[in-house]
Amino acid sequence: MKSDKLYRLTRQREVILEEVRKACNHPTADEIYENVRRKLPHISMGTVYRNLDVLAEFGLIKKIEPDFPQMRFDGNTKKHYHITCLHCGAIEDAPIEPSDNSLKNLENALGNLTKHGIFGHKLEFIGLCSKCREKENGRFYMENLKECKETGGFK
Amino acid sequence: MKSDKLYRLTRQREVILEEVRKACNHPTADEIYENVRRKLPHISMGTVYRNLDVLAEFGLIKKIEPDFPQMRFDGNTKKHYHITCLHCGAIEDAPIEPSDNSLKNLENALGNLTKHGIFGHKLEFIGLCSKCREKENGRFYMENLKECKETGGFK
DNA sequence: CTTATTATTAGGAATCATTACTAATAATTT
DNA sequence: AAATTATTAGTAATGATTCCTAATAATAAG
Repeated sequence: MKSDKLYRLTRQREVILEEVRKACNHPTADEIYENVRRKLPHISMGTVYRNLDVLAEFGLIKKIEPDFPQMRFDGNTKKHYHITCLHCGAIEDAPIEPSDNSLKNLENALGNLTKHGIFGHKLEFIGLCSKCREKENGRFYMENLKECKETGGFK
Repeated sequence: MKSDKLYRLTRQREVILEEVRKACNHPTADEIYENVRRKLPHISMGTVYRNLDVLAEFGLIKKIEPDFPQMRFDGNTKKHYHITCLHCGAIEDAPIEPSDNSLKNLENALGNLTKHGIFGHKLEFIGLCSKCREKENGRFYMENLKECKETGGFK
């Protein structure tokens, strides 16, 4: 992908990056579009998508692809984990330091056990955000807890 | 979702379950459709999707939602982790026992640190499958390794 | 500083996985 | 046997994303 082509820093690109960095709720492409539109009213959705891809390609933002059929983006490119709300899909940062060693060890073990080249992992915690906990008054929680226990964790 | 409605075990539902259980490559809906069609040539895509959802709702199969915009399904509902190939998207089971304690401890810690109700996690290893390693002759690997290192892991 | 080249844009059309709708059929209950 | 309910095939609709195009802007070459 990344060839010897020269990438220009256009106003659109700049504003999009700014907005992703400013947002702290891991916004979707259309949320970013709405925010960028306040500064650049004529920008098109295609431009937003293209630039999000370019920015991610250069490691300036991160693409998050959660278990809902819509991507989200993260201006924080440092290693960190997320908590996803099973109900509303909101993504928050997990206030937990990546415990590099234990998981790094697992990666190494896997590398030896398989023919894969292993070079990373994703760890995502699943829960209900406080809003959804209240809203559903426990009911949703229990149902899904059951499901999760039954299916025995995830990915 | 799951109400007091009676779910019937139709031939279509049965064959779909059979095929997902038989497959060991975490197939996509259309791969399942193709296989089922050999036994039930008149089945429709909608029926496949509907039944995959029902089966997953009942915990008879698992829905995997990988970082590619297409779902995959898993007949193995026991807790286990996956290795995803960054290049071709293939998903294989990781020959590693879920190390319940360490991650369970993290879940508990998180539950105390946040207002979320935490009840599970997803752990996914990222790598290149042996085929893609050969095919790309190292080049792809290095590029993406760089990216992954830069962006500092994932989710 | 023109001209040529290359990258980017806005806007709209196309794509693709998935979901929703519909009328027909099949299973179950009364 | 009649009424109710669930399921189906087929098709249309959806929604996120990608692709296409002609116009514009930035950079490089002459």
